Amino acid sequence: MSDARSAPVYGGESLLFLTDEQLRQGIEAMFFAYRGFTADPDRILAEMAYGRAHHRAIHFINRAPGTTVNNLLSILGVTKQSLNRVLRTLIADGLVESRVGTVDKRERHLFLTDAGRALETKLSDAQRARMRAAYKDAGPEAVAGFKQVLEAMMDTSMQRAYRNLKDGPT
Amino acid sequence: MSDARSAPVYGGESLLFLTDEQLRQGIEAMFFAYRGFTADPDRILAEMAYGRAHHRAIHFINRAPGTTVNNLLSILGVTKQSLNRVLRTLIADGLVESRVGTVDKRERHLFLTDAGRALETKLSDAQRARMRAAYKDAGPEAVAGFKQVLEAMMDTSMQRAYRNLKDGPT
DNA sequence: CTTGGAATGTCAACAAGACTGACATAAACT
DNA sequence: AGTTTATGTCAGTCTTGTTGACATTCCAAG
Repeated sequence: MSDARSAPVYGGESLLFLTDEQLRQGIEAMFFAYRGFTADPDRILAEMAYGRAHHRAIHFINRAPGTTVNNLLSILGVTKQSLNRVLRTLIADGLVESRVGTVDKRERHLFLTDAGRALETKLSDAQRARMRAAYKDAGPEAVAGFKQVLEAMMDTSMQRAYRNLKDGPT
Repeated sequence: MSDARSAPVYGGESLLFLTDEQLRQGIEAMFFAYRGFTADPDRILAEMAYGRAHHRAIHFINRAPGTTVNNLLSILGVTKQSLNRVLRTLIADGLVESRVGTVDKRERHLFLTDAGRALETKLSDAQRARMRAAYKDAGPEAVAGFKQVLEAMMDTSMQRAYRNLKDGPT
């Protein structure tokens, strides 16, 4: 292995950012950052016998009100049994409403109730606060790079889902 | 709320990158990207009755050979009982070696065996391949921003752990 | 030197949340 | 009428987190 600390030579393309050491740093950064990312909502959820799975469902129902169970399934990437357990408790607790579809009555369309929206806001606020601090700390250009790398890291099917949510369905 | 799509006005500091919409995109990007981030090693692990917890232990033992259980605990952020179960199977399977400390016999120092190192390499290679593709796609400046935001997102105690691993202990 | 507390690690039992597989129902499609 | 699709449910398993109880070792105060 050559000395990774020697001065980068630009002029062509410097590929020093692709060394195993750089990649490893990125891997560890993802690990530690994801912990921070979930820490604040997790604390709130723990107080009310909910978990991260409930948060995810609430988040995406809020983002796409009226979404079907199947659609939510493909975004969350879990089995219907797993999602169903979560939805059942959320509906029982009056945070989510499930309405039978009008055009296709097999489908269930999911909505947050007022109570659901209240919890969503509480969780979002906590998560956004940390995100905002990180963004502010790093500055707009770092944020652009951050998103670019994350998007490139997704599975292609998830890139589609992500862009759909971001820009609205085409 | 004012129109988030009006043209950014620079000259002062544009704070448009701190809108709730921008933050929400970052949150969703983290969610989807983390799934991609873990997907490849997860597939390998599933074939051998191991899970993500085993991967994490192996990764950090490889990074800091001879580390104590307690030290590993603080990096991984789980309880000692949880870590112990994972370590027990790794030791039983001959991937990790646990040596009683020489100065303090209460401590166990952890090392990867040859087989452990082989698995570490296999998992790392899979994860790095995706990381490398993402880095390459996004370019060096994006990568710098990526790391900057992730670091700012960590809990301060984890920032310390991360920098220690990155630069070596001071 | 002894004794009690702190540090370290192990074992057991339990819970959340993922999974698979099987099956039921209703609606839509052919 | 028969098949496919969307959803929900029951049962069982696995991973990985938790707490509680306990053993061993170290160290420091009496």
